[in-house]
Amino acid sequence: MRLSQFHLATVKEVPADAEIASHKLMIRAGMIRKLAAGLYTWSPLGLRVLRKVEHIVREEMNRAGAIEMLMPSIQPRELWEETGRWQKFGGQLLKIKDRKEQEFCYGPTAEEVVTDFARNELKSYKQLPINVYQIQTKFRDEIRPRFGVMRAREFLMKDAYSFHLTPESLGETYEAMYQAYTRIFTRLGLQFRAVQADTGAIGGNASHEFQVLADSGEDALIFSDGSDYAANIEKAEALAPATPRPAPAAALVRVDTPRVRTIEDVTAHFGVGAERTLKTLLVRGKHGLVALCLRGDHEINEVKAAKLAELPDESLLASEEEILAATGTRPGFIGPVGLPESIPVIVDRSAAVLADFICGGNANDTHYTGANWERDARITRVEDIRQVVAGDPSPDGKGTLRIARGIEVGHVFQLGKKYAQALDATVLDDQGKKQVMLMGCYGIGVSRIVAAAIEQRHDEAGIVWPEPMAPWRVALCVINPKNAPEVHAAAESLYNELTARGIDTVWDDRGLRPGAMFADMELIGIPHRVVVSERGLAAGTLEYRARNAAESSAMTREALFDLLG
RNA sequence: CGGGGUAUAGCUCAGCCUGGUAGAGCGCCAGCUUUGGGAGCUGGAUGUCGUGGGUUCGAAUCCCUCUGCCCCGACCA
Repeated sequence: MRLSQFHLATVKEVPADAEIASHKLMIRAGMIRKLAAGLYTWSPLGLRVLRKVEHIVREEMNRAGAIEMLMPSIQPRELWEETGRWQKFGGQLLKIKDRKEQEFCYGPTAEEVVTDFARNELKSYKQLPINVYQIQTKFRDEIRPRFGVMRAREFLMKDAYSFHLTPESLGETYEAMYQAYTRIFTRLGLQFRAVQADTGAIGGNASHEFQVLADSGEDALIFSDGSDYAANIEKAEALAPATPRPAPAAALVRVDTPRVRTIEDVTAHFGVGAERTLKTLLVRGKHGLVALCLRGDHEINEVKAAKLAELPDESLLASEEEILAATGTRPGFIGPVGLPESIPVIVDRSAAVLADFICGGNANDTHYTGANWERDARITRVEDIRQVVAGDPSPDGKGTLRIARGIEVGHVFQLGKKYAQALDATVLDDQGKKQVMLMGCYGIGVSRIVAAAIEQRHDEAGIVWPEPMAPWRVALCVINPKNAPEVHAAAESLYNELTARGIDTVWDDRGLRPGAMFADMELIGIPHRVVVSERGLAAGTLEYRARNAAESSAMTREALFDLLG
């Protein structure tokens, strides 16, 4: 590509709303332009990168036996009513009406459509298993779109869906997709990890997320230093402490504690560590309030809490009024001692082995010291409801846990019968009996990968693309070609040969000064730069510099071709 | 959805408090000079000051409405 024939539009200044490196750099490099909140135009430059990612994803999906198709992004309400997700998906579902006032949504995912396709197309177990996929624009009306294309409302996604007669078959395809994803992210040159994930609202059994490791990631990931255990923090189990609860040693004492409301206040006031204190959260359960007790230094894991029988899918903290009505005190002074019998007390495993702890007094401006379970406070049930922390033992019993941050770029699920059942997608088995199909689904955030890669690979000068994602592999820069016709001729000849060899090259023939040219090529992250100049011509060499190298080096044409393969 | 902020040139922003002819830098256009790390000089174009209303002789500026956008929060006991 001759750059003078392209549209490159780099900028020095960044809109004030760009916060993270990838967002800033994508704007500065001119890869994307914002149209509205969470809606972006991909410029010619950005699209080159997006297409490269898409190409690798497509190749590996095909290699893994998946079959490409394309479904509509506009989907009828009736289909979504069949699975109950018209309501359940909530505000993220963009709903629209046509001229006849018929309702549709812009698809945030395609389980409904693909299952409808499957129930019409698949009649026999002999057609199974089958794995179909598409690479298509999705829309989710995010509460807070941010970070550019990282969390956009409209985005490009690869979504695959497999159909099976048996769990074994589902397991095989799941494994094949897991391996395909591993190949995709490896080929893309990203540092990533597959972690166990919660199946969440989509449902199902096994689930793994593929996470690109980056400090700016929105997900917390848990790794064991003694095994290959890795999980999203939402999923990671906090084991029960190995040591049993000590016998009570202290007497229960009520202490006046005005203005001591937070765990921080309590530890400061009593001069003890937060791990000796208990915090009690009152949440709205299905039938009245529920108390959740945690050690003061631990945090609630909402995903785990939502699975408690007493709680709805999305639990909400009780309001100050509700708490006052139920306990007679304000938030900050709630504790398990003397709570009304009607409130179940769910105690976290770690909190359950505390003895002689400090907790709220269930009266304004008081706390208890020397509190003990059973003797002073009842336990309805002990559960794992907390977030794991660094240093916890690994759930597989090997090693201790560490925390890192990641960006979710892929997710594989075993859905089981959830959607097939709702939509009555069945085939006949070899006995001639109707069987509901089993399903798996497998997603990759294609556009998000672009941002995640930049997040992981950039420096002061700009983007440092992994070679397979770069808009071009080689940047050919010419110094002052106007002053010396032979310099221009040499550049043209080199460009022609590179192109003839199939090396994806951009020739910066815009006639800019060297500084501006180099700055642009570094900003847009081209992995290899070759400079043709009068100086080099005289010496019979070219000047080569890798994007991530500090210095340039002189080399011959032949050496350059060797290097670039 | 709650709280806060913001809206002025293509971009980043000043001007608003204290009402009186619309500004800077970058970018863009033209010319000259320059040519190995985002060049210099000269000249030039560009705005319904987000929308609608109100106050006023007069509103970018003060008041109200709506809308867009951004940030924070929605795990605190």
